[in-house]
Amino acid sequence: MFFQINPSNGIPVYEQVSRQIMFAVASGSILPGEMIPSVRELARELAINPNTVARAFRDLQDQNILQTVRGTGVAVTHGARAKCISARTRVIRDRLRDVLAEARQSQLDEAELQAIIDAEFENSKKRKH
Amino acid sequence: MFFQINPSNGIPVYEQVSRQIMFAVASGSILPGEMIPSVRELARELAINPNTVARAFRDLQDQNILQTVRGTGVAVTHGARAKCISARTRVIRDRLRDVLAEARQSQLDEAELQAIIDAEFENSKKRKH
DNA sequence: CATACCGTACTATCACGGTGATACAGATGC
DNA sequence: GCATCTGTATCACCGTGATAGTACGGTATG
Repeated sequence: MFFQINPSNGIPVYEQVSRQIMFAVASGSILPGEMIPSVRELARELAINPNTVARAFRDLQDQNILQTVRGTGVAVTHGARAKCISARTRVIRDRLRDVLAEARQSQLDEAELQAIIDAEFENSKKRKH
Repeated sequence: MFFQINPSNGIPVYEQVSRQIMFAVASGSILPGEMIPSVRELARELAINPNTVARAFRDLQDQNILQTVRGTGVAVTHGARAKCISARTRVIRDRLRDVLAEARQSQLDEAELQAIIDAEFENSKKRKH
């Protein structure tokens, strides 16, 4: 797997894991029906605890995004793609909404906020790889 | 005081309090030299624990934004305004940067991201009061 | 059958944010 | 002087996120 965890992010690690798996499904990096790394392997790769990974898997299983077969491994369900795409948009939009709400509430000047948004958006484009 | 607390925000309550005081100073809602509500009063207003407010005050005191006098109350220092203005910009920009980084990392389509940003920015304008 | 891997389920432990309660020292106003 | 406000400090407690270790049942492969 190809993503990284930020332990001091405010966002719980198990949630970062489940999110990034969702994102990978949404973008097509993981295809429905495909198997994903085991709890223990993913925990080793991300240098986090297997329990934390297991919890992320359990959450995704509850959302019918992952399907686990005891003794075999974990696979992405066939209905997962659409769910992950809409969930991805929702997550991004919600987080963006929070930031903008805080910006509004801070009485930051309208034009200045617009300038920050534009600058950071351009910046993030450059950092895209 | 005029701000509200979101207990289930991921952001610690004591940090929300200190932030919003900073924002109020930055925007001129509280002027340097002015007294702010006491620990107990603010705790009562926000329906949170006095210890939590005290911690926010202590943090701001460590940054030389607040000046406390035992037995009297808490006042905004005279150098606070500039500090708060730059801190506000930094906070907003950092949070925005986090969201954009996550959006990039999710492989969300460039145009779609742009559309979400525009839509939410317009939305937040309307919700401004 | 034996081994190795898989997911799952516990129990214990720790750090941190938050609450609740209490106590103390300094300042103010009557 | 005394009551009452102020900030400060300390204690115990709880919930949650995370770690660590162990154990159990199912599956695949030899």
